[in-house]
Amino acid sequence: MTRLVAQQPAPADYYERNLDAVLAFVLSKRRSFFTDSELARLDGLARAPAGARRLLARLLTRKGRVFLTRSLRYSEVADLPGAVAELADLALVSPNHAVAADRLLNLCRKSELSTMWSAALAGMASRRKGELIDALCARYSDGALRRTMASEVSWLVVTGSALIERVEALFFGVGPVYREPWTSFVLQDLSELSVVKRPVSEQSSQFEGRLELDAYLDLRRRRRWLDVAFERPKVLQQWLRDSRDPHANRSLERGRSALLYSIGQRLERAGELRLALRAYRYSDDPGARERLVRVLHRCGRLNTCERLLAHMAEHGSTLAEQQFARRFPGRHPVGNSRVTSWQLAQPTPARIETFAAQQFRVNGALAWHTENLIPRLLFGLLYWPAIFAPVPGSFVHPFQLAPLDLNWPDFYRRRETLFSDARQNAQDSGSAWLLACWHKHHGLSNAFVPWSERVYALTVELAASMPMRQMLAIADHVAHNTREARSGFPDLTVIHGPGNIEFVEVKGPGDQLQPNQRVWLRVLDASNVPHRVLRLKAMSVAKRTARTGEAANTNARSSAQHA
DNA sequence: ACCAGTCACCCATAT
DNA sequence: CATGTTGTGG
DNA sequence: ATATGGGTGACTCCACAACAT
Ligand SMILES: [Mn+2]
Ligand SMILES: [Mn+2]
Repeated sequence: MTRLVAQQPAPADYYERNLDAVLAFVLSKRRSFFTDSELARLDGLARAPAGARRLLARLLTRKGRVFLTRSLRYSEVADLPGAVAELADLALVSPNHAVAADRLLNLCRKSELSTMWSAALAGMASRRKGELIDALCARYSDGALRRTMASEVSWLVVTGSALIERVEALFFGVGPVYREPWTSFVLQDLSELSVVKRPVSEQSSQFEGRLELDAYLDLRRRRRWLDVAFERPKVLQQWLRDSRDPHANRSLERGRSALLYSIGQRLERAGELRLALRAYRYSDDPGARERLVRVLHRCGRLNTCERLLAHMAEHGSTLAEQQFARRFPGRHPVGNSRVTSWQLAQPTPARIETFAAQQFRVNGALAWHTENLIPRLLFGLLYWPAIFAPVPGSFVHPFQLAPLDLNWPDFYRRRETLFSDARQNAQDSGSAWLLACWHKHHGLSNAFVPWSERVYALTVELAASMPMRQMLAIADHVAHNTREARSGFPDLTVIHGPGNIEFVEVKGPGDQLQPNQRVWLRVLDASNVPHRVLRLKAMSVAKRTARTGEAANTNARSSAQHA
């Protein structure tokens, strides 16, 4: 089979094969999420001529749902009109379909607009394309604009969006909005990684059935269209009412709480404090609870505030939430972490972590800018068998890189003996075990360990210089606090010499420790993992003026102190 | 990290 | 005409 | 002086062509 190579034409059947794989998956494993007529359409598509499947596969990788026909020239689709006709029969596309005129006009070149509406746009040649479109839409009806356009160009609209959205969600999961789901195939195929074939649950999906999936897609849509809804108070209030009650399904419940948190933030910013409080109160998001407390405090409702803080301090779902509840409205308590200050002898560098790492290297140390890679790496390598164990319901679609329940409260408990076994193995084997884990799992795609040369070099040095006790302290914190431990780890890994490792959080002038960073520093302190905070002090104005025109001096004078 | 989330930076304000 | 933005494609 | 906290924007794969400015 010919491989996919970047910048070279894909094999003729590449996109078609991808579409076929998706169809085969949903038609065999996810039938209950579709109506009979939807199943008939999917079945018809799976049996359609190659040209039709090839064209649809291409359309799905592109942005939007409306395309000019002239942009659909694909060498692997020999008979374009025939392919369009097949897809139109399945109600998946519609030629010259009536869609909003501005979307159509935007597909045309600016020069084409000027030609097609030469009279109306006379004298506007220097205006922006968007202004031309606005002018046309203001002057003519959508129908009139479409008729004029249709005399010059033809277009194709993907009308099967509802069905396609459902198929995509079941196969790819619900992905980030900035990436088209179908690029997952390309990214996998371009990398050297082998794709992991983990057993995907047969009947169990993330959702019980069609209704739950619909509810989830609806939540996603609402989050995406929040800006629009915010212009219409009635819609927003309806959304608030709809979202009042918790869901039994945890994915739905998380989506509901996230939506409420977003709504609350916007309401608060707009000064609608009463409604904002309502949104925050309905939400189960720790961030929403913090906003709730802050707004109540600002409104002078101190008793309610007190009660909430007492509850959060005891039952807060993250350590950061508990720490917040214990200090608010007071300041952060001073931590135990060692603090070192460097007086800069040059203007503050643009990338302070890179600068600090270089300084450590100048002094003979090994230094990497690693951030949250360290906890991810240690957790992923040392606890791989526990993380990827075939726990029922934890792997539900083919591109999943981590178990579905990773951030659920009982993630650890459901795998307790697996974690214990892995921990015992690590303790018995010592630091070199980390490297053994690398070789054992190398190449299998996952959410925690990037199998790059750079990370391999780091792993070698960690295995040589970091005591297993320290590795496990970090990995265990992740295992017990998966959601919270994904962020806030110090910027740099520094190995000053054999066995002399420390983690360094760099702070530029005016920057400060964030709550998630304080959580990690406390964990490192409690388990005696060497670490410190490095504050870069800005060069004084006088000095900066004096050295204008001098060559950059990268020397930094250090002065240590204890906090 | 299972689906937006992390991080540094800016700036006004509080202590 | 040079530069920036957007979309496509592997 | 330093801490706080609200807010913003870059980044998320990379190369390149077409188009807009
Ligand atoms: Mn950082
Ligand atoms: Mn930092």
